[in-house]
Formats: sequence, C-alpha cells, structure tokens
Amino acid sequence: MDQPAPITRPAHKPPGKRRIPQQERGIKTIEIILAAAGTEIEQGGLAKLTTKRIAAAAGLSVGGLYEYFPNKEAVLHALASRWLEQFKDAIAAIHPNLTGCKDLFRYLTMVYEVVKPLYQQVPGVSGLISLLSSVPELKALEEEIDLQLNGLLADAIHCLVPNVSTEQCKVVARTITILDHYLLVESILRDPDKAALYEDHRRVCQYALVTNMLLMNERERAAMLVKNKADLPSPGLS
Amino acid sequence: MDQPAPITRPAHKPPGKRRIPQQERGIKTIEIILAAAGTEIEQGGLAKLTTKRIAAAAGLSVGGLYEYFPNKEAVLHALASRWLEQFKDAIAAIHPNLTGCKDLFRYLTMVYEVVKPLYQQVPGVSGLISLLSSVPELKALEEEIDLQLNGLLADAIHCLVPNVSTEQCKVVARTITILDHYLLVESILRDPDKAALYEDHRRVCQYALVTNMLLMNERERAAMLVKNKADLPSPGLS
Amino acid sequence: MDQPAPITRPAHKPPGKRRIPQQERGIKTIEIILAAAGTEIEQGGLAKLTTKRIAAAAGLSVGGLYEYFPNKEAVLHALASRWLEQFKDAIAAIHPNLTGCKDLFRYLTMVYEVVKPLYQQVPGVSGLISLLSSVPELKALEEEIDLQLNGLLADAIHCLVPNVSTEQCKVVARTITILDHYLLVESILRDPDKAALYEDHRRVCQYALVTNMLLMNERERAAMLVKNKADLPSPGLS
Amino acid sequence: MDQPAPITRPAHKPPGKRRIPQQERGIKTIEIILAAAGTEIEQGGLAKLTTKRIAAAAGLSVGGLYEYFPNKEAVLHALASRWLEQFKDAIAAIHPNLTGCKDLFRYLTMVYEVVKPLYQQVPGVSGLISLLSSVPELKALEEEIDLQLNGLLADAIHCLVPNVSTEQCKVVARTITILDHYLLVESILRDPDKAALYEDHRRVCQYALVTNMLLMNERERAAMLVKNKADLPSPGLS
DNA sequence: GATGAATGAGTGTTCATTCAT
DNA sequence: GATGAATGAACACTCATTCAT
Repeated sequence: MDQPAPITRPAHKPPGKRRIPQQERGIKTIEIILAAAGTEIEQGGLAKLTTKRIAAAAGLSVGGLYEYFPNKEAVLHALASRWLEQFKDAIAAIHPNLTGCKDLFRYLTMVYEVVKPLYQQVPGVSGLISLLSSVPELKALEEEIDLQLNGLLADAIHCLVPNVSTEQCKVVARTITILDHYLLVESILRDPDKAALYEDHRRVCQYALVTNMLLMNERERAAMLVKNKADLPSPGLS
Repeated sequence: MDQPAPITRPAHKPPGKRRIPQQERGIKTIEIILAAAGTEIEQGGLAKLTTKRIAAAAGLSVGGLYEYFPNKEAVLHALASRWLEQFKDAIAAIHPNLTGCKDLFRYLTMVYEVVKPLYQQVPGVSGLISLLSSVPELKALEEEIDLQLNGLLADAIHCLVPNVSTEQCKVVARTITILDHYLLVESILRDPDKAALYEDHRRVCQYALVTNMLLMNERERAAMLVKNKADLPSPGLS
Repeated sequence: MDQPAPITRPAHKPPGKRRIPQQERGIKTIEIILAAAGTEIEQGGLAKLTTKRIAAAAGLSVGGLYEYFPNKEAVLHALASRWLEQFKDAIAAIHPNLTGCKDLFRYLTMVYEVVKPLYQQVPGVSGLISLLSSVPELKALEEEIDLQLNGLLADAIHCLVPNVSTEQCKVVARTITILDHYLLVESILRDPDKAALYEDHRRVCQYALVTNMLLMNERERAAMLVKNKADLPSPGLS
Repeated sequence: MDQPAPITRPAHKPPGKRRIPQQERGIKTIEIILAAAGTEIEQGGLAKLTTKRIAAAAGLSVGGLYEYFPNKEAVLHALASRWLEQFKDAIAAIHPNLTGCKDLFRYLTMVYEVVKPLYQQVPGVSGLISLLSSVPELKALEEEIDLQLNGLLADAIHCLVPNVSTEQCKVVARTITILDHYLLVESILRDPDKAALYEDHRRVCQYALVTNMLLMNERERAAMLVKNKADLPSPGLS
C-alpha cells in the first residue's frame, strides 16, 4: 500500500513488454528473499549471513539474488526498512488525533500492544534491529528509524501533554522506545518464561513516566498562566 | 581474588628471576592494545575491527599483537572481561551488607553513579557490550557477564526486600540493568546534550520500580504472617 | 564399489535434472586441478605448494580452487587417494584368483609392470607419496594406503604360498613394495639413464625373496605333515 | 677430528681475546642445538619445527640460536651434514683396503651393521633424511650425501669385484643403500616388532645382489681374457 | 654474547560481486 | 530472467628473521 519500494526493484533494465505479471512475481520474490534473510538471521546471526545462504534459503541462485537487490546490504536495508514501515503504519494508525484517545498511559499501552506482534512475527528482525549499528552502512538507516519512529511517538505524546516542550517529549518518546524495545527483546529472545514479569515492569515504568509527564504538563500550564497574567495588564480590574 | 586481568600475559617461560621490568612493559602494551581496540570499536564498529587496525592503532605490527593475545577474539574477550571485572568490583563494593544501606532506591542510585564512569572512561566498551552477542565466540562471555552482574545486583536487591522472591529480584535487576545501560549509552554515545533528561527518566523509572518492589515486599510479608498464624496453633487461646 | 573419486564434486545441490554437462565440466576442472597440483609438487616440492600456485597452475583464481576442494589438504588427499584407487584397481585386477597365475615370481613381475605406468604417468604423485608422512593431516591416508595396498599384495602372496604365515606374507609384501617404489622413483625421477640396471636389481632381489618364500612354504608344509601324522592315529594300521 | 665445521661456527666476529674456552662453549652449544632440533623433528616432524621450538628445546632464546646458525635451514643442514660425516667416517673405516676383507657379502653386512646404530642413536635424523628432499634448499645436500656415500660404497664394491664396470657398481651401491635405508626406517620407525623379519629380507636381497655381482665379475673377467688373447699375438709361441 | 619483543611478508581461507552461458 | 563458476580483495594468523637493550 504505502511502501514506495525503497531500493528494491531491479531497475537497471528498460521497462519490457508485459510488465505487470513480472512485477508481481518480482515483488513476490522480493518478499521471499526478505523472509529468507530474516530466517537466516534468526538462525545464525548476522555473522553467518552470506549471500549464498540467503539465496539458498530463498530457493534462488546467488546471481538471482542480485537480480532483485544490488548488494547484500540492500537486503538488510530493505528488511529493516520494511520493518520500519510497518512500525510507522502501526503507530500512525493509533495517533491520538485518529483514535481520539486522551489518556497518555492508555496511548502508550496501545503503542506497546501494537508493536509487540511485529517483534514476534517477523523472524530475525528484532535481532537485526539490535545489531543494525554494527553494520556501518546501515547506521544511517538506524538513525532514520529512530528519527521517524521517535518523531511519530513524540508528536503523539505532544498532543496529549501539549504544554511539555518538544524536547522533553522526544526524550520521553526515546525512553519509552528503549523500554519497549529492550524489554520485548528480553522477553522474546532471552527469557520467554518471565515475559509477564518484564511486562509488569514495563507498565510500572511507563506509568511513572506518564505521571511525571502529566505533572510537568500541569506545571508548565500553570507557569504559562502566570506568565500570561504578567504579560497582560491585569484584566478585569479597573 | 582481585586479579583484574588474568587473561593473557606472554608467559612462555615460568617467571624468571628479575623479569619485572619486562613484564611491566608487557602489561603496559596489553593495556595499549586494549585501549586501541576500544577506540577502534568506537570509531568503526565491530565489523571493521581487523587485527591490522588494532595493531596499527596500538603502534604495533600484526605479529606484535599476537605476542600478547592468541587471537583477535581474545582481545575482545579481554576488553569485555576486564570491563566485567571492573563492574563486578564496583558493584560488589557497594553491596548493602558492606555499606549498611537500607534504602533500595538509594542503593540503585549508587549503582548507577558507580557504573556511569565506567561507560564514560573506557572507550568503545559500551558499544562492544551491546554487540557482544553478534560475535558467536563471545556469547558465552556475554552470558557470564549477565549472570554475574545480574546475580550481584539481584542479591543486593534481595537483601533490601527480603520477602520478594528471588525470581522477581532477578527480573528487576535485569530491568534496572537494561535501563541503566541503554539510557547511559543513549546519553553518552548518542545524545549527550540531553543527558540530564535521560537521567531524570531513569530516576523516575527506578523510583517506580522500587516503590513497586517495596509494595510487593509488604504484601509478601503480610501473606507470610497470615500463613504463619494459620500454620501455628493459634497461640494464647486454649 | 568402484567409484574412483567420491571426494569432492561441488554438489551444493542434490543432483538436478540435466546437470550432466556442468558436472562434466566440474569433473574436468577437478582433473585439471589435480594435474596442476601434481606438476607443482614435481617442480617445487610440497614445501612450495601454495593454494595460489595450484590455482594459477590450473588456470584458476584462489577462490576458484575452493569451489572444487574445501581446502588445500583435500587436494593432496584427492591426489593421493586417487592414486591409491588406481593402484588398488590395478593390483586387484591381477590377483592370482583372477588370473589363475600360480607362480609367485611371475605374479610379482606383473605387479611391477602394472604399477610402473602409474609412476610414469601421474606427475608429482610419486614424490607426494614419499612425503605424505610430512603432512600431519595426511598421515592417516598414508597408513590407509599402506594398509590397503599391502593387504592386497599380502593376500595375493598368501594365495601362492599358503603355508607361510600371514605375518611373513605382510612383511614380504612390504619389502617388495619398498623395493618397487623406491627403485622406480630412483629410475624415473633421479636416474632415468640407468633404469634398466635398477630393474635388473629389482628382479634379482625379487627372485631371491620369492625363492626364499617358496623354501619357507615347503618347510612349513613338511612341518604340517609331520604334525598331522602325530595328531592323527596312524592311519593304515589296524 | 675430521669435521671441518661445515657452516656452523658464528664467524661473523673477528677472533676475540681468549678464544679457546668460548669456542669450546660454542661448540657445545651447537651440539645442544642440533640435538634439540633432532629431538623436535622426531616428536613433531619437520612441519612443526620452528626456530622458537628449536631454541626452547635447546634452552636458548631465538636470538641465541641465530648466534650459532645463520638461519633455520643451516641447522637442518648441519644436522644432516653431521650425519653424513658420521656415515662417511663409519663407512670409510671399513673399506676393504683397510680391513682386508675380500668377501663382498661380508663387507655389505659390515656396512649395514655399522650404519644401523646411526639410525638408532641420533634422534630425528632418519626422519630428516627421508624428508630432506622436501626442503628445496637442502636438495643439494641430499645429492651430496648420496654422491659421497654412494661413491664410497661403490668404490669399496669396485675393489671387491674389480671387473664390474664402475657404473654397475654405483647402481648396486645405490640399490644396497636404498634397501638398507628404507628397511631400517621401516623396522625402526614403523614396525619395530618385525625388525628381525625385515633384516632377514635385507640379507636375502643382499645375498642375491652379491651373487649376481660376482657372477658378472666372472663373466667380465672371462670376456677380458678372451679379448686380451685376441689383442696380443698368441703369447705361447716364440 | 644473549634476549625476546617486534617485524612483515606470506599462508590458507572466505565471501560479496560479476558475467558468460 | 536465472544460473553458479569464477574472481580477487580482504581477513586472521604464522614464523623466520632482526635489533635495541
């Protein structure tokens, strides 16, 4: 729907005759490759991820892989990028403006609930995201992910506590993201038995952060009022 | 007991008569190599960390490096291992049993304060720790680090909220570690400007987690009393 | 049963439909590589045999070599192993049971005649065999070669002089092998001018050994008869 | 006595003050080094023979080794060369001209008896000699050994069967050497249990070769007489 | 003389990428 | 489009040799 097909499509060939069926097959192949790459990452880690493995797992030859991606890095990029897209879609879909949600805590819980399946479903990606920074070429993407997701989240938060500075909102957004991300990784990849406990802690922390934000919001509102009063000549009296 | 780095030292020969000056030079070189490796990790990430680079950064030739470490992995191992040792020492030194601290929140704050300089001083290590899991040979070390540090922390927490189950303590310890670690990484490596804000959030979360723990502690204590009353024949009446 | 070289073949995939032309090319390349390795051994000895040299001599790049063999050792192994196979085939084909040959001397001459072309044709192999023991990884192969070839030969000898102990047969087989091998190496690699003389000496020695064996055979047979007489109640009388 | 110290002695320093004691110590050190090298070869083979190992086994530092030998190859050269020297001495000492021995078979048996302890005593050398050809730099030495030893042996044989051509003598000498060498190696290094059997076979072969030689000698003598008769005017008449 | 830390060319091996088929 | 053999730069590691001490 929304994906503008970032890098992917071959594109070094002039548009042939009957495009559509080929494009479709191509897109399906791309999907297969990405899924294969994800599975391989999950099984062997980034270190053992070779183009041969990806191709084999996708049922292609090495050369075939290069028909769809200009290089190995592009596969990772697409994988992460696609994940980002899903994230963005998921988070954008529950923006307070759309859902009419007024409660920050409730909102953040929704964020978590909406994000959790993305960790559970797409194989290998959660591992990939954690290691994104170890692939220098993908650092830019990591930053973009951070920026976009955080922007989205910060914006939503700002809607709900409008008096808190954008800076503050961004930092809370980041803290929330870190909490969500690493506690999810912990409870999915490392310690699935104690997932419930981790979720508890996440809730506790999130609740505290939310309360803190609301408090700040109030403080700021009060400060503004005072400031406004001071600015304007005392109205009413005369 | 205290040896901070029993790892490498040349040592082809049993300690001769007056080898001290040479040993000292050797230890100094090891230090230089580790520092160089740290710096290189910081600059180019684990992926670009080659033996050549480490050696060059340490002012040695490749062969020279191998005089002090049996292989590349050993350098990383030593780096992480040494960091773990410092951590353990630092955390062990502020164990409630030693300091007499009775307040969980105060204790955790001390942990943070004591841990923070380790992130700031040793270059590259915080990055290394995050990526440890991507080096298959070092996964064992990562688990050991987790186990030891978490154990230490969990034990300390257990001293302060004795009625909470060990499991619970371990999970809180882990959550705290995650919070400390990633928020420190965030505020040191990525966004030093907003370090103060991140620290605030850390405090808020930590405070919430502590409060939650204490609550649980009380609940457990009450439960135990009730249970004890039920177990023992009601004293007094008869 | 007969597969002469089950060693390498790429084979990343189960045999597809009509792979034959490619397989053939692959097998041909393997042949080229082995020939190249043999030539290189002949020219520079095992010490100077590097993967680069082998590859270059075979008209490949280093990487290409690894498409056909998992490592350098495997090339040597294949070379020696293939030689062993040819030997075994050649020697097995002239087993007394098959040819009906009753004369030990004639048999050993046939062995020599059948073995000689293998030294002359395959370049480098005779040198390789001599040095096999200097490559620790190939010592096992050397022992296997010894075991198999010697076993074959010893077995054949045993058929022709059945009363001689198996031990004795093995040692003669080994002596014969040593004689054949080193005198052939001498006359092919070192002193081709005097090949005829060396062959004379080989014949002389072999004849002497054969005579000696036959003598032993007779002696043993006599011993057995005596023993049988002693064992059985004297037949005839009653 | 005889050894002219082929390469060995340091020699890149002008003769100092009080030489003799130092030279003596030096010679002793050389001896130690060679023994150490021999032992190391015996234990780990040529492949694992590094300068570090030799030095360590000799109780020296690497640098120390280079004080006595210009390079690693020189150690091997000295080792083999010294062995050659012993051989030459041993064989020269039993030359028919010296011992007055008239019997070829008896002579060759003496050769074997005199040579055998050299294989048994000097550790590693028999292995070294076998592998000499794998060190290209030492091929020259191997040829020299062959030449000198063979020359000596051929000369002795020629004394005992004077009518046989020098060529023939050389080839028999070589055959005898091969027999002695490889059967000794076989019975010392590989199959010490069956040493007696191998020795039997050696004797059988040697006896046959000797008989063959004597026959040839007679034949040649007869041929010469005939030739002389034809050349000279019939001597009887006058 | 003696040491052993340091050198660096050289080795086996891997793997992203290309290209003839 | 699809293949997979071929490439070759890059890597971890070794070891004979040197040289400041």
